[in-house]
Amino acid sequence: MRKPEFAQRLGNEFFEQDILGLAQALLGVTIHSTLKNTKLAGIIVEVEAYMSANDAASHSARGMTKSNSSMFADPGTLYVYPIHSRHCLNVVCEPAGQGAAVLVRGIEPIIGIEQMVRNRGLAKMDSRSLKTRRLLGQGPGRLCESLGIDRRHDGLNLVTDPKIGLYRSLNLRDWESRTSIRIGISKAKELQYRFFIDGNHFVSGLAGDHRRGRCWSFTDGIA
DNA sequence: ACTACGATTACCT
DNA sequence: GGTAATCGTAGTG
Repeated sequence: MRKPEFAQRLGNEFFEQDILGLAQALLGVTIHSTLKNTKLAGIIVEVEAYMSANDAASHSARGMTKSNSSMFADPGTLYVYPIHSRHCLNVVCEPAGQGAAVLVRGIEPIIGIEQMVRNRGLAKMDSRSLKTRRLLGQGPGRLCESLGIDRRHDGLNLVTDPKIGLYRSLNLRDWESRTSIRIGISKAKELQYRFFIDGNHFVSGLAGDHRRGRCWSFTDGIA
């Protein structure tokens, strides 16, 4: 397999699809950020959809507030929300203006791993080990910290912002996606709005762990 | 001003 | 497997 490349930036048309379609389309997409003057990138491997209506678990379920307003902004807006002293990043999508967004829960780190290690305070660990790399990309709070994303970046436009955006990934190996209920919520538990790349090392939660021993990375076999 | 509550994580057995 | 830490929000008085 050739080394992954990330040339084509995703434009407005990508974000203007319905939320469940966008959630699945985000799998395998590369997120780039240069928020601290260092290029960082990772491949999205796990997401969850949060609806604009009929979804009690969504931050938009009880309408717009001071802190969730960017969730009601245009498709392609970045929504960053603080929870348990961490941050989670979401991609706003259709239906526009109604509070639909996709939470990114796992990325496979690709570029800038040394900086990600510093961002997470893991400098004394071996940055090449799988264990360390999983601590960078596995989980919504961890990946935000690795990418240097926090509340200051809430509301940025992923289509036009010069420092952060989404790119089509080239030369990725084939994979299969799977669906499950969402993780860590107490309401609307039954909805199957979690999507992940089957068997990827950087998927969080039980459905990823149960494949222990048979997991793989996009960069397997690449120096 | 006070309280309850997480779209989490680290660390424990 | 389980649980404590932790703090910004939002609801209430």
